[in-house]
Amino acid sequence: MQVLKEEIRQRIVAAALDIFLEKSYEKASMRHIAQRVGTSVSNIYHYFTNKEALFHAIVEPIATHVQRVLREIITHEAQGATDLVEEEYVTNAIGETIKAHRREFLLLMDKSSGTSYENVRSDIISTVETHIIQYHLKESKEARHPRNTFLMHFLATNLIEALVEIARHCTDEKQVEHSIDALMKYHIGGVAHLMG
Amino acid sequence: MQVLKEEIRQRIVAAALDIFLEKSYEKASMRHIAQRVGTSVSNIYHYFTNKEALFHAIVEPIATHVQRVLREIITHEAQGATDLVEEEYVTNAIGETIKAHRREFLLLMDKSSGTSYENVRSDIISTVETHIIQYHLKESKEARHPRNTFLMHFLATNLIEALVEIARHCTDEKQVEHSIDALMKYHIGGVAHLMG
Amino acid sequence: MQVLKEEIRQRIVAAALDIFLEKSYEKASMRHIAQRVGTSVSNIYHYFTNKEALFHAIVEPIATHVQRVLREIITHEAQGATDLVEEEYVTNAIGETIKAHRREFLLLMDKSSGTSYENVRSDIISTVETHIIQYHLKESKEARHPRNTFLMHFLATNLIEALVEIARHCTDEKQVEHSIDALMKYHIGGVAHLMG
Amino acid sequence: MQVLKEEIRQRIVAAALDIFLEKSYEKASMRHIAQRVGTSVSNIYHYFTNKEALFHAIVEPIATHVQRVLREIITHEAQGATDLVEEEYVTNAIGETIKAHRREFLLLMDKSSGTSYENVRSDIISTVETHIIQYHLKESKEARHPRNTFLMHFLATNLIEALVEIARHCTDEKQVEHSIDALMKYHIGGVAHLMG
DNA sequence: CATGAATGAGTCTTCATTCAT
DNA sequence: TATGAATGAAGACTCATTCAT
Repeated sequence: MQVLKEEIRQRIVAAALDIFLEKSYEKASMRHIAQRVGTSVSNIYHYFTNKEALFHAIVEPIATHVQRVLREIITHEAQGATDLVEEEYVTNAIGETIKAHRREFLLLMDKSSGTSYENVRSDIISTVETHIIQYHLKESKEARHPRNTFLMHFLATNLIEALVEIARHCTDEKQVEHSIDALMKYHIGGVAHLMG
Repeated sequence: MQVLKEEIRQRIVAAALDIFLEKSYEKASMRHIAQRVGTSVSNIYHYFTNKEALFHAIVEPIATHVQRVLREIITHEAQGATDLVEEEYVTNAIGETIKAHRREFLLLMDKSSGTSYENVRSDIISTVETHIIQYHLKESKEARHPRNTFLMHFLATNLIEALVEIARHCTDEKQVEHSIDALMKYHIGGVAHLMG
Repeated sequence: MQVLKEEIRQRIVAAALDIFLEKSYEKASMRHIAQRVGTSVSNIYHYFTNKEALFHAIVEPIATHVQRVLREIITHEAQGATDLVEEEYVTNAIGETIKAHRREFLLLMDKSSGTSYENVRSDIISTVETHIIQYHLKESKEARHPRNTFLMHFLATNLIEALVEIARHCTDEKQVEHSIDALMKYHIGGVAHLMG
Repeated sequence: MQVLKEEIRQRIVAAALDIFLEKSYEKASMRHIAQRVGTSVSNIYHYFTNKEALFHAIVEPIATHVQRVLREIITHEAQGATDLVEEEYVTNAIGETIKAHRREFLLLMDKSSGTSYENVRSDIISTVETHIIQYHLKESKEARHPRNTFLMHFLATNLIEALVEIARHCTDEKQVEHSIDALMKYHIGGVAHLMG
């Protein structure tokens, strides 16, 4: 009945991904995950030291990637490359991640409350927000107005949540690409109409 | 120290609203709520049969209102009055709710997981989505294309999540109004650019 | 079936004292304690936030008292009152504690590993050790010799462990007094023969 | 990399001795021991049927030796050779054991709770106690007094715990010898002063 | 000989809920 | 009306031990 270590590990990871997505990190129980795998709870602890370690194993690669993209944005900004191209750059970079690891990305962005990753989404939003401000401050007097501070936050949130929504529902790559394109069109047109 | 039954009830409701918002329904504990009120847990059960009943008491009026708005939309549609005005109508109706019961609305839309209201948000999105499809199918060939089915869902989601975000952050009525206006401008401009 | 709060609390404390003494803090389980009381584990958590809090409730008064005695020793020393009288003073002070709270003292000194009190015994020994050194350094050249450093530690340990042993076995006050007297005689005679 | 069976066994024993001493029998985990050896837990079970069997393997020789010494004491007593020389004999016999197997002795006497050896210490104390009574009953009226029954127990305890303390702290043979000498002087002087 | 796989009982703790006063 | 007492199920996690390879 001996099974190869790696195979079981993969099965645990797969089951955990399923259940974390269904229930979110905190509401998912180790017991539930174990049942899905068809093993005992303690056996999971044979492979992962922690519930959090198990989560980490699933989400870490994507988180690292996303964080790298964030760092790159900041670098670009420091280099003065702050225009609409930038916005596309960010969105597309995340788009790549979604295409490659849709479910893990979704887990990271939407079901990670209670883990060390729980702030990743708002960090990303902040970064994008800062970027949008930087960009529009150059062009629009309106944007500088204090009553519009929130608008920037709101635009950034909208953009990121739209990406999460895309990750939630677009199961094939074509659809992801098409949706991101549409999102960008929508966003650009929206901003133009709003700021113009 | 004799307190009117109704007053206590109100205080429980108020405390529960606070804590449900802070922690979400499932993570909020009855003990915590009782402490905030300054009463015993069992006394809360004197006023509300359930944790869920307590949640219900807070959220029901707004849920009913929102659901009525939804039903009205469907009615309007059946009557053929489906154009952009409609979209404004929905958004403004919800805007009114936000202005009047911002926190309750937020609770209903964003922290109700684990309760019987947990699907309200996606129900609303679906309704708005259907509406958008109906509306644009009349005008745009592009919209009819099957690859754009998801776009409608995505536009609806964006609209609703933006409203939730407004409810989350706009603490005074002026700000709510201003933000909803901006949202509508952004949305209309976006749709125009996207569909045009 | 309603029982007065204080009575149950006392019964929990009593049972916990029993079982902590039988098994030591770490080996005692809440389940075991609950069984002894004849209640559920969760009911104990109604009265005490923690296993450690339960332990604390039992041991805190004695620990405070013992620690006060320790502080007094240090004060006396600073005042130059370092002679045999001092040693008697310490021992007797602890003797009083033993007479008043024999089992709690024993718990504190011998079964507290795993709690915040686990160093109390060695702290006391260190204090007494320092005192013994201070005292004998005045009189004996032999005591100053480096190879005897350990002897001072060993004498202090002996003294304190003897007190613990007394606490373990002497069930009535007379016996405690008589035993402490004997201990002091034994100790004084021993030190005289050793150092002389 | 083929290692002789016996060598591995020795390494397991050595690691277990380390860890049992650090944490005591019950708090030490097989996992921890295996890590120290650099092998798997199940491999330890290849060499030792039990956690207890492993403990046994470490402690048995010393326990046997100590128990033999105890039996000899009883024999001597039966032969009427009960005087102070006897006391020295016992102490020195144990002293030899300490010098030869300090850590094993310490494990047996101080960290064996939870094993079949957990009563060895108190057995030894009882034996020594009986011996002391026998010896002093011959000489001192005072000793015969019932209120002094406990004193004998207490003297025996002191003697043995002092030896354990010596085992705990004296890392080289010279120090052991010197400390045991001091202990005997202290003890003899103490008894003289107490009984005289 | 060696080891990864697997388990079941046990640890502390939290929580919604019911009951008797 | 109000509240302390009480509970059972569930949570994460640890550990000694067995089994098959």
